[in-house]
Amino acid sequence: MISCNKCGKVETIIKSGFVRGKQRLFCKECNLYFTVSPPNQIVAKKLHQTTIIDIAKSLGVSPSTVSRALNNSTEINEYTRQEIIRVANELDYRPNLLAQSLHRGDTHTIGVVIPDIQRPFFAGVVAGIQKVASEAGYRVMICQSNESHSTETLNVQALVASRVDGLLISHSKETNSFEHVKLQLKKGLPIVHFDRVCDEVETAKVIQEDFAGSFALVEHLIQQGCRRIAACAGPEDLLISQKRVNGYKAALEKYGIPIDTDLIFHSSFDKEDSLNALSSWLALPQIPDGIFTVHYGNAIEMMVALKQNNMKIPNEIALVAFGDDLLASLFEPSLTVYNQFPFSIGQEAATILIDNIINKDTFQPFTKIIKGELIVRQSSLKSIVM
Amino acid sequence: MISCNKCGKVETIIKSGFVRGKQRLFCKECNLYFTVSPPNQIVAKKLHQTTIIDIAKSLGVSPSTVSRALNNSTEINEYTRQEIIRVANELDYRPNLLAQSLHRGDTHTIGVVIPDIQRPFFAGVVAGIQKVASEAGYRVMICQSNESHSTETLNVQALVASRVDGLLISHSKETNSFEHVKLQLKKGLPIVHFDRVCDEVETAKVIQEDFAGSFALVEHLIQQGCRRIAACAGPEDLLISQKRVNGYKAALEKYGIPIDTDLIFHSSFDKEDSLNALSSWLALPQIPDGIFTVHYGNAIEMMVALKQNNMKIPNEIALVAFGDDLLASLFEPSLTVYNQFPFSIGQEAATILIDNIINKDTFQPFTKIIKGELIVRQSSLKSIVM
DNA sequence: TACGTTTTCGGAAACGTTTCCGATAGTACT
DNA sequence: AGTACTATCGGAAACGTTTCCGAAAACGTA
Repeated sequence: MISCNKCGKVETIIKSGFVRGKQRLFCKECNLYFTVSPPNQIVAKKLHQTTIIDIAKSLGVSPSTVSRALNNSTEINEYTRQEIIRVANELDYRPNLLAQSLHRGDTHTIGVVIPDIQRPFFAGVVAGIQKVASEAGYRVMICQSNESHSTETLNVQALVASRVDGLLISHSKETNSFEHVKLQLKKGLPIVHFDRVCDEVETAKVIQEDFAGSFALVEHLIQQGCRRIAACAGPEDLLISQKRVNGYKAALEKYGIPIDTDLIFHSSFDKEDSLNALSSWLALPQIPDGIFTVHYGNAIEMMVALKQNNMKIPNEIALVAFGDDLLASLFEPSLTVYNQFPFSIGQEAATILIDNIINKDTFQPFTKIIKGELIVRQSSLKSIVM
Repeated sequence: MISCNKCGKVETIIKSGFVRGKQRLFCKECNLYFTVSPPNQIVAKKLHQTTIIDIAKSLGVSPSTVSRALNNSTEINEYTRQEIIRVANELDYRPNLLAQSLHRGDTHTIGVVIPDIQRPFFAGVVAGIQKVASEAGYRVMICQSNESHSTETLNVQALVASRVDGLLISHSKETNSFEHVKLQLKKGLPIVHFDRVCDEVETAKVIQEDFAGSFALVEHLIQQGCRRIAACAGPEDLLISQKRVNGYKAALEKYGIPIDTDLIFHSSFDKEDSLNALSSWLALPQIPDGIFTVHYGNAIEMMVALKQNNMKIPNEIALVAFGDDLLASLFEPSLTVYNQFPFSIGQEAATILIDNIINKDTFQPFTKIIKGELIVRQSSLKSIVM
């Protein structure tokens, strides 16, 4: 029945076990092991993207020639090139970026890690990143940490596994160790921090004027006559939170206003937290006449509560906050803010990262500060609103 | 000086031109061409990620064995596996996803094309997509069309070039031909539409209740006593725009209210457009007593203008709109809307796409409707606001 | 001992591309 | 014709992984 693959004899064949479900045989004469395949599987026809080899076969040239034709090499005859390009178009050839990346060792992709894409600030940053990235021929891969340290770490690992050429990262609010970033940096991965940066790591950073912005906001409150100004800060670990609080303190100091720790509340940006802060302040023997908030959302939440309590804004309590948004301008009263220009931050961060990627060996990390803008609105303008 | 690479003789060598900058030589005796390299370039040390081969060498086994150990193959000795895993951890081995993808033929990545990430609706959808994608082990690549047909086409091509396993797309408002989608679909790429879908193409679709939602909004206006209701629609080409207008018309018909084409305005979602619509309506001999807007942003813009004109909302003019947002709830008066649940839309779309990817041959396209919710607020509630 | 079987491993192909290294033919100039 | 050179191409390696196929060795069993 079954004959040896080599000598063709049948009588010398003995069975010799199974291997991966297939009968294994042995020819004593030839000393040859072999297996027989079951009849014939129906092979699922895989959809085939045209490759460089298809083009080569179709023209009777070698793949290397096709590659040269498609890559503007000089080592090719002009006529051959035209022919190859013609066939390539006919077959709708698209280079396999995976193969290219594998060969080149880079992917032309940058990874972005942000806490939450649904926050207008980060959405703006991402839009800015995508603009300069696509103009520079880079793709963008975005991950959300959801403000969790562990998923942030996982995000970084996933992006590294995808072999991104560089990383843009704004840390989650609970991130207090930075080993995941240091490790990749040590391996030579270009990394640029923005917004929520980390001073422990030697990366380029793009930040807004956290100190100066807070200073301007609080100084504005003081100039409006506020003397007892509360601050709703972010998590204590967060660097931008510290900086903004420092700006707040510096403004108070400049005008000789004592710092009252009862008036500084560290929140986690949550609505609950900000309302807790507010009620704690309102329970004080002497309530504040101004509120500075590290995040504009908290200010809005407080204003909603204050309005329910029939407190007059800004006359009884004036409010200012970090970060602008349509909501801040349309809410009543409209909110005085320090606009951070998220789109610009994204643009700048991406520009620096791509520079870092391209000039990997000469690149020197530095910190770029994106200037913000104080936008005075009703929530703090006592002089106008009666 | 220079001797033949083969016979070692010097006297038989003649120069034979240059090739790529290097001196080319010829040995008459051996009939051998060869080149000499310039002294020795300093090779820029490339950073080296540990590969499966490094592990293999370090243990004296073959790469295939390492691969088996790392992929839970049964065809491997347990002790060998442990050793390999130990060394892999020591060397901090990370599989090269590019190589894996190239071999497997898929990337475990899905592409997303949206008009604008900065719009809260799409940010919510993206967040929903990323949630189910990451849970299913898929990465996400996002592109923005910026409401441009041509960049949308480029986006699709770029994602296909990156060999995404599937595509999630919501069309730009100016997209009126769908060849770019049809082409990829014909090639076998799984595609799922959401929000701004396209009826010409046979894909799975995830949509909100455009018709029913508009109907509910307009019916609510009618029940509040409005009899002359204007509609601010989107671009005429946009399918969701048409559906929402149809819902509007159907509601009017149900209550026997004649349809006045003067009251239907096709905008492009821009602020200017909506203000133009408003002023055209206010210039009519009989101004409307209710406004239905296809996009909540336009309703807000109109309310700002109406308040400046000292018009009473909702008593003189009531407003309702499609799509919810924090702004809609906090603006004064708060806006009655039909909430679309963007996060759910994203989740559902991603779920269906991944199903489509995994069961490519058995998958049957269908349309999933995500139920919305009418949220009645001040802008339309005449009974309460005096 | 002789044969059947299982376990475990290595070699090599394959994925699609680029690039190194030659090889050939032709040109140009002595 | 001899030499120097250019233009143009093919073959093969390389990127890192998985998997097919086969083979050696160990293990059972009669």
